[in-house]
Amino acid sequence: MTELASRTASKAAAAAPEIGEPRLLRIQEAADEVGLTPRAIRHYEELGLIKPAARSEGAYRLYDADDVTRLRFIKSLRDETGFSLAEIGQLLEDEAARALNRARFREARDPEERRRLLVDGIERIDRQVTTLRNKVARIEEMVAEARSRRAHLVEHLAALEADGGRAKR
Amino acid sequence: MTELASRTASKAAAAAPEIGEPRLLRIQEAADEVGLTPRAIRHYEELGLIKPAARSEGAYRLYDADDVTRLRFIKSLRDETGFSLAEIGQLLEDEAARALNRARFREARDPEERRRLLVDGIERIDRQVTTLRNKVARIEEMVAEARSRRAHLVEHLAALEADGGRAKR
DNA sequence: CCAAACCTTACCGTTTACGAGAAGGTTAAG
DNA sequence: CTTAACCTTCTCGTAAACGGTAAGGTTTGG
Repeated sequence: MTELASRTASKAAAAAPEIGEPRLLRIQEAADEVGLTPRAIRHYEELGLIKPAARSEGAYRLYDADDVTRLRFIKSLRDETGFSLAEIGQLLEDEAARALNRARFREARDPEERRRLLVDGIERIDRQVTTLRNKVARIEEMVAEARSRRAHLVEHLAALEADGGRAKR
Repeated sequence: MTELASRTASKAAAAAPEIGEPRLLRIQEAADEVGLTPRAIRHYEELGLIKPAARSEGAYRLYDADDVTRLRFIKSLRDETGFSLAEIGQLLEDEAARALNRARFREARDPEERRRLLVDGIERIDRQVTTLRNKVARIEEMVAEARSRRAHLVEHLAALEADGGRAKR
């Protein structure tokens, strides 16, 4: 289900807890949520991979749902793909641009403009998919190689068993 | 350094260049061959990932075709999968055992013994494949996620174009 | 209002995966 | 037999990706 609900206005208004204002998480809560450490999250911030939606009065980092999604994305890329954080940053640039596009989209009145934004978003996602698929393809190559070695053994095995265990070589 | 007797016996006769004796490469040559640096190769040796088939009189490392294959495998795993060298070591343990199996297989006369060795080899390859496939599966999950986001946008786009560019929302 | 529980920045430490010499031995060509 | 071009082991350095801890501010339940 892809219900990235449109959010109320901008997300930087920190203070007054309005009705239905989604909870902002502090760093430890966000970390627990996605399975990272606060230190790692700060590190990603230093590298420019993420920035908290807000800061409290006393400068505590406060993360919203989008941030958590982003953090999860970063963790997935880090854990599963083996991309460096720098490469992840590249992938995330497209992500950031998409976020910007969403905001513009909501304000765009001109259908042509909206179309442009949608197409741009699709293209960015396509680039992400292509990057991931390339990685998959290369790993699949290795799998194929392994399977051919396996086939070779299976062949030997079949020959052996066809003999009913009575051959010498 | 005296542990690879079985290996050494078959391929480490360094001196007399017999007929058809395949060339042994020194470290820089091997490195060029697979796209690594000598330093990296030595590093892999320190970690126990590879060991040269032989050493020259003056202790130069000498690599044979199998070594080169192994190095290529290491490089692939490192570059494409993002596995740590430690994890690669695990995958390679199965590889090493397979090499040993091959040697034993050639000497085994008992069909039952040969069958056992073949089955063992197949199981090891299967484990490698499983490891790789798991990684692929996780990356595919990310692809699927991206595609669902994409589908969402395409949907919007379709709605927009169905309007003939005349709607507001 | 106070203390425990969080958080901040800052900086040093660690692991991984090598890169870059230094000091000296080995090979292959001439 | 030289000597340039490799190679050896050793040690130190480095970049990436955090971990840990110090010194000090912030939040919040009681």
